[in-house]
Amino acid sequence: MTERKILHLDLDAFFCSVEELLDPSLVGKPFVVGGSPQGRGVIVSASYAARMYGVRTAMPSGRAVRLCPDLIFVRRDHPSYSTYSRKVMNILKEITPLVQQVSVDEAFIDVSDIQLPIQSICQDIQSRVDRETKLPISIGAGTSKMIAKIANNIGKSRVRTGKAPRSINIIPPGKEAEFLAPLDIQEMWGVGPKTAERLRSRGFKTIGDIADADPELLKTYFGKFAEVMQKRATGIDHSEVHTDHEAKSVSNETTFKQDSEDILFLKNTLMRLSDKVAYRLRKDNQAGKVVSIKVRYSDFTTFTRQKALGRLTNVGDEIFEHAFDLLNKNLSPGRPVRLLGVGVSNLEEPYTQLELFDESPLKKQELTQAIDELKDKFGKDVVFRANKLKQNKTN
DNA sequence: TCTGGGGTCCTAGGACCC
DNA sequence: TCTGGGGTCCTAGGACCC
Repeated sequence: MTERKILHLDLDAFFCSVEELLDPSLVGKPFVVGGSPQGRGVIVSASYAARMYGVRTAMPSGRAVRLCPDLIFVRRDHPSYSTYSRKVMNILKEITPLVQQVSVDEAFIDVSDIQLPIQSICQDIQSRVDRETKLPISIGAGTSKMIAKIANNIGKSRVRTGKAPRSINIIPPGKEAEFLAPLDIQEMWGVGPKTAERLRSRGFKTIGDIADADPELLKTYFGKFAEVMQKRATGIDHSEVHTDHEAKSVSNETTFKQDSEDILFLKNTLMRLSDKVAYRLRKDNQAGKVVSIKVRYSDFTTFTRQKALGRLTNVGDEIFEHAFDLLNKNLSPGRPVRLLGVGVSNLEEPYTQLELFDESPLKKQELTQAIDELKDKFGKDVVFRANKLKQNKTN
């Protein structure tokens, strides 16, 4: 068996890099994409100049401003990010069909069959992405997805210049364990803050500590996960680059500008979210069997409730009906709500259009289709419900 | 200046059936 | 009357990732 050659590619500060292309006056400045510090926003992407101040992704915007008072806030422009993302992914797909897109700005590719030195494959991709999109991209390479991904993270983190790293970090075959051993446990795949804390409290500091641990002892601490963890710590990862990706669930949630216990407001929000989810399902030619809601109170305690329908749906009214039922049955009165979410899971491709609208009149199907066409043409906000209109007027 | 939004996977308990 | 497992589906929560 020959060694696999896997690359992990990650666009540097992707949203910020796109914003710099759209508005070159931002280049080199400390700026972020994310919610305004007046509201309840967090940082979604921070420019490398902003990172020099300690500003980080997922940090509350207010805290970011305290770290960097001159921080510039830019609103999100998802359509542009999608366009640039597609351009980059298409370049990768021209190099090999074995592309696994992980998120808008990240992908694994399997280049085992390309008979070139790995260094030149990486350099070619990086300069081609730069030439065709002007976007900085960093690459990690190794014999598995895990090694490529961790290599990329480490490669990027070594560059602290206030500019995009555009790093390339290659781990040669056979050097995996050696590469991993000195790294902090939280660099491991599947080890987040909680598991890292549990590991630290038992004296594990580096990935090497986990590799060297007594398997039985590790098992008493972490159960089934111990074996996987120890294999990974020694550099073993056989997971493949998956080119087919099917969504398992679709959801939308929103955090209010102000907490609310107004049931009418909550009901309208639930309806809007249900319509959004339903529209996205229909766009993907999907329908789901399970409807769920998510509620977060002002003290941040959060609960979810779900219900199996026993049939498929991608109709807003139907999703809303079940979502509202779940809300009614589970909401504690008098507790202000901060966040509301609606989701649909157990997705399948609906067999026929008619079954979708099971027992509902054909007219309704025609109406939904007409509305979808309007939304496609004029944007998602062009069609909204009459009762929402009423509420907006009275408020 | 508290803490977004969209996901995936895993665990564990209870119901129900054989 | 008491007492088993195994399998599957459903539900809730938690950890993790970008």
